[in-house]
Amino acid sequence: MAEKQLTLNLDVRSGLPIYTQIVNQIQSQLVNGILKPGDQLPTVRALAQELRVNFNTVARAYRILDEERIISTQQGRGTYITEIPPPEVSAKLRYESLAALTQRFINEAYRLGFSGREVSQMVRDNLKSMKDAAVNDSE
Amino acid sequence: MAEKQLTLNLDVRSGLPIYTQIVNQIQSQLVNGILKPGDQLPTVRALAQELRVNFNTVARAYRILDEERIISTQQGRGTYITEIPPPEVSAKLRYESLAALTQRFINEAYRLGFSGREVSQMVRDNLKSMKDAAVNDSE
DNA sequence: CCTTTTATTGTACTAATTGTATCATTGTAA
DNA sequence: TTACAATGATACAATTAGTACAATAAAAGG
Repeated sequence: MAEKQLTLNLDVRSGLPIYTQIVNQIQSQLVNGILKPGDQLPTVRALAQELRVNFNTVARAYRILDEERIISTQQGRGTYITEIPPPEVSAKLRYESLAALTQRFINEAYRLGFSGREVSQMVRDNLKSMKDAAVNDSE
Repeated sequence: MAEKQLTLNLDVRSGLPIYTQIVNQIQSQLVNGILKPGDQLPTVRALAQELRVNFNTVARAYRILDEERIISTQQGRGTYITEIPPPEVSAKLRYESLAALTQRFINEAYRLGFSGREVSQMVRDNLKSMKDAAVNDSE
């Protein structure tokens, strides 16, 4: 078994760039367990052909996911879902980096017109579903 | 097949601004079924050339239609007729866009090694401080 | 086996296409 | 004339596409 089919649904009318849609859907499939750590993703060219987009558009999505450490792209080899989220961040910077990250997230949500109530509700739901998924994994 | 011909008839004697005529006629063609959700409109430059007007005039019309949610303009990509979704559908899209944003935020926080507790605490603090600032602003 | 060649895969850089922002110009009405 | 709305000119930013390249793996040849 090489790689999965990875069916993605692009929508030109969504207003979101194609590369963003690819990023979001791969992340979503990982959270939902459709994709699992170690899975090989299609090559940039294969996925591009399937989605009928330029392979650089897929490469851009993969690069974003790679920077988020969600996948690992390896020139000449392929692209895989990351096995373990590793990184060691110095303790002093932890708080600041989370604060900055949160600030960016909330600003973006506000820009999209969401209220604080909606944001906090969504954070709660999302954290809960991740915890549930983790429990299921350990069975 | 990329985009339709989109024949518009401008009338200088009508007294209506060009951009208004463009807006009206596109709206009319959508109502009459000549244009359908998902259709790609000509680029601002292409339509401008055809109508022999400045492309900013077309862009202005597109912007108005975009604000009315009739079309979706996407820099670097083009312009499309949007669905005219029933409220529950648009609510669903809204929900999903916040969900995707939140998922990315939480994934990133996890990647940096933060726990769910830390994340939700930080979100709470951040939302609270924004509210405090808003109160101060309104004085 | 070991080396060389070829194919496959991601990367880097650049170009082309598209909408956006800002300001200048024009025309018309008060 | 003056004020304002409409349109035009110019520069910019975002997205996607095109081309050439580098790293790795697989195949071929000895």
